Amino acid sequence: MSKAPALSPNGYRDTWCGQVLPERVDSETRVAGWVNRRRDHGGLIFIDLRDRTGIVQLVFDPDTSGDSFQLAHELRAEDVLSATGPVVRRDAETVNPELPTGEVEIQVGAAELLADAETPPFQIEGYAGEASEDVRMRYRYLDLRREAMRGALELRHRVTAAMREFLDGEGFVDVETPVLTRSTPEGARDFLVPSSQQHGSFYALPQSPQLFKQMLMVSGFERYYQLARCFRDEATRADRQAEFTQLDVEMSFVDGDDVIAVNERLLAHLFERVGGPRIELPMQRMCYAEAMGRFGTDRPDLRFGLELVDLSEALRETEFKVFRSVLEGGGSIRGLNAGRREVPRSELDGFISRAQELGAKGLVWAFREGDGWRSPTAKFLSEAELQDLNERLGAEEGDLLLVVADQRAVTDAVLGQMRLDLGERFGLIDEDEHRLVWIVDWPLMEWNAEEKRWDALHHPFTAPAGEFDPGDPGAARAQAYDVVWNGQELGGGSIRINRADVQEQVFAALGIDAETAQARFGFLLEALRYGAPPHGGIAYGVDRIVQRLSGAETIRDVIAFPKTASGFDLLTGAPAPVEDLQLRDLGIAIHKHRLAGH
RNA sequence: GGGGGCGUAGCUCAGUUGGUUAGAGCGCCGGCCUGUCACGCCGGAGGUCGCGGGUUCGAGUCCCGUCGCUCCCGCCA
Repeated sequence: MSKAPALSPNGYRDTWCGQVLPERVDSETRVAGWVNRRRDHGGLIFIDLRDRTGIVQLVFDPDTSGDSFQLAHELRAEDVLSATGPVVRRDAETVNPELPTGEVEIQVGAAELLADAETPPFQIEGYAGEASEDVRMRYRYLDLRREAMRGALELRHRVTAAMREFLDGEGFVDVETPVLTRSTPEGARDFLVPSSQQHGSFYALPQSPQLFKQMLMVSGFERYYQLARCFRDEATRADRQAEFTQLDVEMSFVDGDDVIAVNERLLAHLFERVGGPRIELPMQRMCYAEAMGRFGTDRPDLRFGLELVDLSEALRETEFKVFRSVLEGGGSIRGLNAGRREVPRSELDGFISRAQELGAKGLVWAFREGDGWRSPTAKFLSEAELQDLNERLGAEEGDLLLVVADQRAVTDAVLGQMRLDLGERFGLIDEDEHRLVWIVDWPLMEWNAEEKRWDALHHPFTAPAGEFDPGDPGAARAQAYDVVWNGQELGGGSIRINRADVQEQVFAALGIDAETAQARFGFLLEALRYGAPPHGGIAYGVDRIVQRLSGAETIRDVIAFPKTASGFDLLTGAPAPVEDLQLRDLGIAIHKHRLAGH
């Protein structure tokens, strides 16, 4: 239950429903809100009146309620009502211990119907079960009347308020950056906005304020933040929306340790304010290579084991063709010990399907039995190899072992995800435990085998550690850091390149030629030539932080007006067709024959 | 773009092997009821089984297509 803000008396209420407590007994009190439920006994009518703070019971009695008794009889769910009367203590046997206001009730003398309501499509509060999500989204304004949703949005407010409170106190300045900006074809697909002034030209909605905040550092703001709305025209997920909110932070004259230090204090302050886990500072740090090696991911959930083990050495000489060809092709054989588990064959088949879904060609499963394995694969491996594998996996009798052979990127992706699946499946995660870790010492670039080029692991503006050697981009380390909470990335950032010549070298290494770099990022390169201080920062996914703090299953439950998986707003009907005239103003030709074909 | 699940009354759902008039709970409407708080009791209304096509004597049920919701993969620097 949220705490009600201070409220001076006004025309419709003296106090909030949730604040009608025993200390108000005998005082004439006016409340206002929505009819949550009516219990009409004929000669006595009870109304549960609900506002943002809670519920209070109103009693209508023909002897004391006058004309409003007939009104009470006609009230229906979600009607808007203001009611006045003395707060009275309930008889002991009629106290409702379920309700914070359950020791008292209002003996209504007068009531005013402020607005009547159509029958809602679903019950707002009660035991009827939750409506399905599309119905909730179609009537989101009603869904938001539910305490769960109100609580989530109030938590969200407290999160952003705590962020502002901390950053304001540290001398950060909140600066707004444009929403209509320039398309940069890297990364996610941009949402485009056609220009009516320049037919054929488009604004893009920002995927992040990255370049603007860097230019603010050139401007000398030194410490900037913004709760910035960002947009990516990509498919949504349970934890992803096309439109989302970032806490964007940037600082000048700092190194990576400085940024991490401020942000650790920011997180500690935030969690202290909103009831999150207590953080011990300084937080744990783990280098990228270790995270990938032990957990197969750059955002490890450290609350449980099941760590990945490299088995390639044990199988260097193997006769098993599948393994041998992977090793000869430069791949790895990696596995994990899931512990002693009773798992039916059907579920093992499910593990194989899951591994294939995640990109593996197959999955070897085995149970340690004696010195060897009980496994369809056991017959292909020598006794010595099985013993060696058991030893490396720390396998004890009956332990379930999973092994994947493939290129390292695949083994890590598959086993890293299956480790999480298994952790959940076998109940290995203590929900009360919280592990925060900085992932540091990232590679600057990784080789994209498909496109045959180097890609930036963070983004192309991330500063390399030390001198950048354009001849060996793969060796470069990045001054980058991600903060990970229980396996979820909360935020990520880096020290940025503040020299135009280095930025040009990095662009070149990423396959962006000088002409293209000039066309797309010329304004940044130019700004960097006018005295750019060393600077760096971070960006947090606000929606995900609130989701995790609230325990919501999806990010949609912490966004007031979210969109569906296919990008629809079921409430307003967006996106929607527009008038031909609007398109003509924008210089966009509509191809009706093509639309008709759909 | 690909794969899985779902779509039946306002809401949440059941619906057998394809077979008579498609059901339940809640909600809604009417009546009764002075201590309920998921009030109770009596009565009633309410259905394009998402949409289109097909198979069949007969389709909520089987097949094809399509739309929507959702989860996952790809994607998300």
